[in-house]
Amino acid sequence: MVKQEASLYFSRELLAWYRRGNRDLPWRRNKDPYRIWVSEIMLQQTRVETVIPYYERFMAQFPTVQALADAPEEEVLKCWEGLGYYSRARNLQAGARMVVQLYGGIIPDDKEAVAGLKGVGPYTAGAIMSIAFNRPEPAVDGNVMRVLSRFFCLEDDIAKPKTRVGIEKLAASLIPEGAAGDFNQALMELGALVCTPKSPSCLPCPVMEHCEARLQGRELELPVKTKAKPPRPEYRLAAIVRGSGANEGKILVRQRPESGLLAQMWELPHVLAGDAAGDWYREDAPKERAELAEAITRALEDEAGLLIRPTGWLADEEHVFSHIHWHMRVYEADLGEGRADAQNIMAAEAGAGYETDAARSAYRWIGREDMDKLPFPNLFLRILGQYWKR
DNA sequence: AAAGCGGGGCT
DNA sequence: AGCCCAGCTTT
Repeated sequence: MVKQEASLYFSRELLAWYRRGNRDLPWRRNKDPYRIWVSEIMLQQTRVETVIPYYERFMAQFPTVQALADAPEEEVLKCWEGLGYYSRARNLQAGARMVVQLYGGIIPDDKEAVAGLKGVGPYTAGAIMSIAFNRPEPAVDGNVMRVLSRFFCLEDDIAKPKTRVGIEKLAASLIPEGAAGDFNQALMELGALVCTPKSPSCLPCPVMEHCEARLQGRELELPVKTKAKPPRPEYRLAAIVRGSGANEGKILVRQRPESGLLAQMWELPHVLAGDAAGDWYREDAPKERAELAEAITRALEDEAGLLIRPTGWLADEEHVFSHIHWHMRVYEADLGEGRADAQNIMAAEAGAGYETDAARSAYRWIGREDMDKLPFPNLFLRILGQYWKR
């Protein structure tokens, strides 16, 4: 079978398979471009089952482009809390504000305009254009690269940007007349349900008969992909600082800088203690434990003008990002005496921000109920949940 | 081209 | 303990 014949077979059978039955997903209820847009942003690097509850909540709270554009950023981040890659949420809102300003709140049926929105790259632009407007644009994600690498036995490394560009051309050539939306979704649906990364279910696959990788018995070797570097370790010390007097029952939290890791999210104050296990201490070494308590006390005073008195160990928590592995040791602490010039404490009591030498840091005293308003990364949700549950 | 950027689920 | 997931942005 020559390649063009295989292509026609592939497109016809895959589309028919998808139309025989597909998953009933919340964003497939209609073709509202805003609903498609939100779903595609949430689905970046995130599984369908994880996204569904977030999607339902998000659409209920921000049902229109206008509603999202008008919302305070903190509310949007709170709605995204726990989903990860928080710049997606901030870029999505920036995109919504662009749509309001530039296009009167209507997402335009125009590839360049859509591709120009914040947070919308080649994949998402193609997905919106094809699914919402049925335009014949490719939408190449990890699923599509895997499926096409196998069916056509392509050996290019899918981790390389150049490979995606090539597969986009191929994917575009496969789109059946007038069926771009269904076909692109069919490709991804096959990758998610049948042509899976680890153990693909070839027998029920609608295009198995002419799958080149399968015919050669190489479906487990493809696609070729260079593996990512493991996350580097970071050993960190955090403090739950208990308030007194007017702040009785509250603890001290701070907001992260507006760019970089976990941008604009809230957290417990913490400091980097080292990058090797040798910087850590052993549970059975009281002397080293005291030195660690001393270390975080010094560091927080230097970095934030906070004088604390650690009173005991609370928890050890691991948290793995794509590129960093945090080992976090959490102490409980009281505020120390004799630092009336601790500007951060006064700023926190006034509910205002404070500029440190290192970075802008806004400190705030919060009670348990205030957690429902501020967005925290999962690591700190776990720690705070444990603290307030005891 | 490479690195930064979350979190969870599966093998 | 890796590997992957309906990727985009910055350097």
